[in-house]
Amino acid sequence: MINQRKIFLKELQRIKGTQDILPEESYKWQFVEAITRRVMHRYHYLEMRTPVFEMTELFARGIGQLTDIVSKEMYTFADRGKKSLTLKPEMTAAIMRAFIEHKMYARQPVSKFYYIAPLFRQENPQAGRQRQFHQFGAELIGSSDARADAEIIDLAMQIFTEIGLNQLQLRLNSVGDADSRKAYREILKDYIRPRLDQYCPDCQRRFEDNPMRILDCKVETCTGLNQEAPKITYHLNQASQAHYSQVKDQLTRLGIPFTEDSSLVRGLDYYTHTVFEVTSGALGAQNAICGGGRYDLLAEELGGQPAPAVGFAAGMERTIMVAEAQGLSLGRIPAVDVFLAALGEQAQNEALIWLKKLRATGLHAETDFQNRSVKAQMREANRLEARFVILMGDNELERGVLTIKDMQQSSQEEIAAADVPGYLQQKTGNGDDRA
RNA sequence: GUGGAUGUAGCUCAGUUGGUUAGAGCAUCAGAUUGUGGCUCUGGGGGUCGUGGGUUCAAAUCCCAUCAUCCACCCCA
Repeated sequence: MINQRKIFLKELQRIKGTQDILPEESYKWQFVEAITRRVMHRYHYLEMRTPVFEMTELFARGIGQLTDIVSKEMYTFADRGKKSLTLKPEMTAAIMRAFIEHKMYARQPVSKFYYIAPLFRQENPQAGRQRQFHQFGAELIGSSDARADAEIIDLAMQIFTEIGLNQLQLRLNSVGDADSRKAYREILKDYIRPRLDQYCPDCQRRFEDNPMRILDCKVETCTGLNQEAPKITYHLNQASQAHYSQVKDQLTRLGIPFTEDSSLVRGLDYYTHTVFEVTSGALGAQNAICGGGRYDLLAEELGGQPAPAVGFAAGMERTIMVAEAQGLSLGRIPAVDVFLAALGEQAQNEALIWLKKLRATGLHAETDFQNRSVKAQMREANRLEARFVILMGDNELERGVLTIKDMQQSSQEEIAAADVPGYLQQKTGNGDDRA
């Protein structure tokens, strides 16, 4: 046995960056998920579930070969047929794949989906970052209208609001369409080139592959150098310019405050036009709770018909972290309405059928499974904060009654056995299936 | 992949310049009350001190390695 324990400790622990969500935590997840679904449905986004793994090629093409996610963070493995598969590192590419595969563009011009899903990235864990993490998000496919961008942002903010989060910052930027981006890229490189040697090694490496990411660098000397860098928003072509100002106009009409931030460059290659991020000061270094934007080129990139689209993704773990930092209560562990204390062999034989009867009325009913003393069972009932205890012993069984103790009042009375379910249902309010 | 901090009971933590049976609070179980919870009191169970090696008469304590966790970098939700 000692050896077994040793083996367990050394080899069978959960893997780095993963988490067991125990009952004392899972009810919070259920609470956040319930709000998410409720709001999504109200905005008429419908759920899409896709497999946890996909062809590796989907993400390589969708997210971009040069991104960190694809180049070093994916969980990739070969199946028996030697196909290269990958655990989803993000949801958008998977949703778009399903959208194309099921020819959903042919059903209606605009499709709206939401998801709540586990995702996998092989990074080193830290506050707010796990290797298996969870996101909820939404995608609106088929519209290039600025109102679609605005609805997506509104939807994300609405969910946070209904959860009760406050003091979130919404940062907004536009990375333009493909033409704007290409032109700006050269303008930016022209600015950086003469002072490239002053930038940090990471930025020097980014210069050729992804110069726009240099704007997002947090190294002090780099942020200093970037102060004077040309801003993309001044170098957008007319169409991009117009879209961006329409989005801002729509957000203003919706009363959603935002900050323009020309350094906001998201890490996935598929973004065009609008990009945004929602951050909270309540988090650590990983302060983004939600990110998103428009991705008009992704459908084509994946071999589908062109389809403009916009979406957001929010971190479940981070959302819950912010909520807890704010002291919000996120639901509660289901209460026990009635605890059945069975005394003696005969009563124990009756216990399960009685529980079943009570549960059928919607009551949350629990009993003891250890043949313990009345005292121990009462203690257990108290620990569970049971509202009522049914005492069932030979005494009661002989006379066809049950003793019902009200744990709050510390009073008890005998009730005819047949009347007990109705009696308790009435006493506890209704005995429906709450929480 | 890199850096820093931390690993002692289920949890939160004490443990002196190395010294003999490693402690506390909470939790848990039982008793005080042989069919009655909370409060109180009494008692019990539960630790190869992360793991492996080294130094020493003697290691939770010192040294080395290793693993894990946390935080940070990179990047992202």
